[in-house]
Amino acid sequence: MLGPIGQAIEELRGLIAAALDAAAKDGALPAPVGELPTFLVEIPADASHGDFATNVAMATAKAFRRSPKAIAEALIAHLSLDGTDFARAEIAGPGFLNVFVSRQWYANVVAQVLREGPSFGRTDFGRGERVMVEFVSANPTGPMHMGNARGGVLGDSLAAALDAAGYCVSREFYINDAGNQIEKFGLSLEARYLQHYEGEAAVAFPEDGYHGADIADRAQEYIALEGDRLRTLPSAQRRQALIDFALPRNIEKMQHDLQRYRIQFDTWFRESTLHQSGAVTAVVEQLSARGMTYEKDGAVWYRATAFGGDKDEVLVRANGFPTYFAADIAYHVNKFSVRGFQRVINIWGADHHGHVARLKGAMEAVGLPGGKLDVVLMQLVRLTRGGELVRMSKRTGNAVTLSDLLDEVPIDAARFFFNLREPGSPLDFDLDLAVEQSSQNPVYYVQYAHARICSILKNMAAEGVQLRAVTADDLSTLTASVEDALIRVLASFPDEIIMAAKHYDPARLTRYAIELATRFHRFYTDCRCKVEDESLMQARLALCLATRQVLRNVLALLGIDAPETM
RNA sequence: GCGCCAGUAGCUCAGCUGGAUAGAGUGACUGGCUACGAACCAGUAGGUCGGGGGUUCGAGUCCCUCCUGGCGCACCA
Repeated sequence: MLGPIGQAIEELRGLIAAALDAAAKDGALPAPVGELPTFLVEIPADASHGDFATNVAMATAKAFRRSPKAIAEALIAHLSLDGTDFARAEIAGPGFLNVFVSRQWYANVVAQVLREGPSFGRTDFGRGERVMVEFVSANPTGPMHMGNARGGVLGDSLAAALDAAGYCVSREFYINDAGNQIEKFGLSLEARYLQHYEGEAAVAFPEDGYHGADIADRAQEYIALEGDRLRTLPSAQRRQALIDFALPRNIEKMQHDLQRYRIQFDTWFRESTLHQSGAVTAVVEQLSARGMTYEKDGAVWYRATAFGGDKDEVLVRANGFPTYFAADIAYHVNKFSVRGFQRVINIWGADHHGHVARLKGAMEAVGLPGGKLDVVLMQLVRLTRGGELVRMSKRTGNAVTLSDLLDEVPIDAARFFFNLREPGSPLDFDLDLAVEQSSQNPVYYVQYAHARICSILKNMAAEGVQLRAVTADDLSTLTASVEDALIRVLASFPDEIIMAAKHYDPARLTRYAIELATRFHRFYTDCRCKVEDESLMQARLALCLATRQVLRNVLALLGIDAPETM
């Protein structure tokens, strides 16, 4: 099951293949030299070039040893469009075959949208394949930053697109609650705690510790509740007590902020469980058993170079503690083998790209399909205000947090802006524009289209116009070019979702929403709904309803509101 | 040095497995409300697609090379 566009393309491919056979049978085309090359059916940029176009004549010119034009003529003579929604075909340009759909096709699209409602756009493209999208996975030692904000929307919208495209999707947050950074977290908390009692000068702050104000805040919270009872304890116990206090609060804060950001994870997976269950040790042993490791300088090394890496990697340090990499292998083994995901998608910052090949290679090394692990690398975010780069929050003097951002910018705008660019492009986030409630702001442009439709329908109802079920005859009165253009955009929604899922690029859906709004605004300008012709009026109201439905569907995928009034 | 990503209009970016005259938004200029919401629409202007080779009916798209920018090459995560 594909969308109307995808279906039409498939059908047309079949019709053209049949025409090739028919032309070959009666000798209109010679036997091809060698295998016949594949051809494309696509949507021309220019609507005057038809609704669909194919390069079949050009692609096969060499094999048939005929001119593209001669081949196109032979094909058009053998192309049977009877009983289809295609009206006619013509030859154009260097040998393109341009195909035009019938009025019926356009009417069918509107009817299909109204019939399917909220589920219009959903397909079974993914065939229920179980996919995990792991994203955000922010370090729990501190607040989330702009990279997490972008990754959050990216992952959430990608997961939504995959779900709509027929995958069985699970959203996951990986909590790095083990290892070195937690050690540093403890040392930093401890320093702030002791500094409170002994003065900043008396207690050295660890050089590579976390300098953020949030660490001092947590220490103060602890002091307010529990006082100085940790002062006399051994350092290790003191650090553990502070970690046990602060970590859950940090995680809770992240969950709260993400919920506010309209992101709901199915699973919050703790790294520490992999260490406690022995899964990390087990995966190192498994690699060793396969001869993929060796010992050097007291550490256990993995032969990454045997799997495409440029150097070998340490799995277990000389001090006996496993590395992050070892835990990550165990984590991904868990995703595939323990929980049975058929495909795993990770959203990472581009600065982690060096880790991608290593991890894929490691999957192969343990006998899992590295090709089923996909990493979407996301470029960084630059905040600007008044044309100037914003590096630090004025309030805290630290990097701007997600929480700060959501205090300042509407959620709709934040989600829209962070999902406007494909992951691989750096993203400039203009704080002024995001806050601005004006025509400059594209999120309002889209929402305005929705509110406008609601307003039209309300006015018509107030004037006593009864919406009735439209017939194919009613819908065939929609003949204006702006109406056709709008319907074509409606029709492409399911295929747009598939593309977003296939290319891991949900920003396509944001741009789709803008395109749909544009087509609607043009339709609105050129075509009035309130007209004498009752059939035309009903058809245009049906088109409004269909547009509103698709706006709602796409905004729902993006996690953005569709307001009735603004 | 090696590797990954990027370079398209003044600015921010699209351009699907190579397709027809390279598109939007924004900024600039001009026009459109006694008509369902002007948070809208229409028009004008703006380009050596980083440079140079190559592949072919056809290259922004593929290959080679050079230039520029970002990032990575820890017993950190």
